[in-house]
Amino acid sequence: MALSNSEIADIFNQMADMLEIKGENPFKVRAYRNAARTVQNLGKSLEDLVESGMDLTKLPGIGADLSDAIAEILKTRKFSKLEALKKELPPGLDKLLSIEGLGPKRIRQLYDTFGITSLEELAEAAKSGEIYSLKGFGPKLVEKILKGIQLAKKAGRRFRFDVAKPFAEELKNYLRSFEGVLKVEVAGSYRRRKETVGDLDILVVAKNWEAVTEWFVKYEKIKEVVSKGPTRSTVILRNDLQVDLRSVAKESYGSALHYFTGSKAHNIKIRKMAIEKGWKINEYGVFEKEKRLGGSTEKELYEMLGLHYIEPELREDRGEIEAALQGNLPRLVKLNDIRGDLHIHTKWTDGHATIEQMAEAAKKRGYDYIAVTDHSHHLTVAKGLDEKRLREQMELIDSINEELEGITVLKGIECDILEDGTMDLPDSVLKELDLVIGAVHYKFNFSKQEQTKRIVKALQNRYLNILAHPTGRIIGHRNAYELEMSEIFRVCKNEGVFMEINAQPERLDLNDIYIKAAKEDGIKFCISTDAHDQMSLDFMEYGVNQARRGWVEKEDLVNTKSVEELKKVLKR
DNA sequence: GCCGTTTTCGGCCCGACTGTTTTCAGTCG
Repeated sequence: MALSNSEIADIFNQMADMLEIKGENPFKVRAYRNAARTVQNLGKSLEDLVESGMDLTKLPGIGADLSDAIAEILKTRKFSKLEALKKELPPGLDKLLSIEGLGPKRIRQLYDTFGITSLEELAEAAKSGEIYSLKGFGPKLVEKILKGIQLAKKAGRRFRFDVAKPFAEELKNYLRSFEGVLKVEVAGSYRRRKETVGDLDILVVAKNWEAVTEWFVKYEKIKEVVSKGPTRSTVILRNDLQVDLRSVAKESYGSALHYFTGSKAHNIKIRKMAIEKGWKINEYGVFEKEKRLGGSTEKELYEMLGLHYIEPELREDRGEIEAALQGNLPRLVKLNDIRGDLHIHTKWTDGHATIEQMAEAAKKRGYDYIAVTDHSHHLTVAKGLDEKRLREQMELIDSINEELEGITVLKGIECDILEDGTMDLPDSVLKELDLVIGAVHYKFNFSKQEQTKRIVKALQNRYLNILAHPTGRIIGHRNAYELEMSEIFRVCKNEGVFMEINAQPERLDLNDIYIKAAKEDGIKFCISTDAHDQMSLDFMEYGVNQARRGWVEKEDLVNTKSVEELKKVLKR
């Protein structure tokens, strides 16, 4: 079987690392990184695109050479240029790039002089002191490298958004409490609401910058101050989360916020547009030569370039700049557009609250409806419902609805999709429910073909309304199972099945890239919390974040509809 | 290696901080 998009992106990134260490043209290096990003963000498998005869050079950052490279990699699972480079330079060298303070130049120096190719050899050279004979290697740098080697063992760690959030909010309040601080905003991938963040980028506007920096580094949860300058400082918190603080003057706030929000790819494109107009954009504003033209707000910055305002969640260079030019930006869904939660568990299976308690909690959040969707009996660990217990629950819900005011409880099930693609409960009971969610809870390791066939068969069941957590991934723990996503999208569209955007912060499944691709294929979605208790209803926020990153508008969702409209679209 | 309402060649985002230097290279975001 051919390689997946992310495996191909890995090859291009490896290629970029190796070329960088070799000292190749930095723009060639960038070209490989850009191509890797394009491939990673695609949402459709390159294998399918190539098979359908698409001209890959139509993709941004892919030219004739890289198009051939992709064809070669798909065919042979290898890239001959990378293999050739590995013969020239040992493949372990790219691992050294993860060490803070070590870039391509120094790694090359270490390799050429001492033949260092691994963390172990590097540590040895540093400890023995021979490393000092190299130009530019002083005691501070060596200390940093030694520390970096320790850290490398747990490197690459990113924090889930929901894990980072309390730290971000607390730091924001801490900084706001300092006298003279006018504005504080957490920028970076946090502001773009990415599912994971590598660090927190905090921007402040204050009367006295220096004093704010001093106040910042005194924050009690700081383990280490990495750097400290007048406008920029970096610290590590006790949980290893890195926080960068940057301060700017009030008139630069918009440009600085834009710059520090990113993404990098988005910023580069914006700056290029400015260059075409003979201007320069940096974190202080928009300039013509030395003259400052503007940039005190993000809106102003965009308008100067002839663009509509672009929401932070869209700033990934996935077409948002082109859409902003044409005035075609999506009107992104907002949390208060959501009128109900369609995936909820109760004490009947593995939930912790009663149906009434969940309904009351949902009503407090302003919802018009919820769907009770407990597990079906195949999921024995969750005390899944068989037909008999499900019918009892349906009767109970009828009577609860008679009592309840201001909220409707819909009768549903999260029905297991069995390994042959049949449903875990008979059609005779499924058809009596208001909605049926289909979910895969076992046999994650099927081949791509088997898994796709299994789910396609389930989607063709005329009573299935929603495909739950469609790829099964758990962030940082379990990869998505192998699926022909474009085939799944096609069948969902044909059969009128909605795709769930599961709002559990460790799931967020579908992810942003697939959401956007599915939307382009005409799929409708629901954002659901999969709540097992009242508090978890608040996960809706994370689902909305992910949906917004996938360009979802209110009209793309079914749980923004009134209960009457919803019931209509649930009839297949 | 990519890309083109100035270009098929000659560009490719921009600045801060550190450490080791005597004016700046390397790294980072």
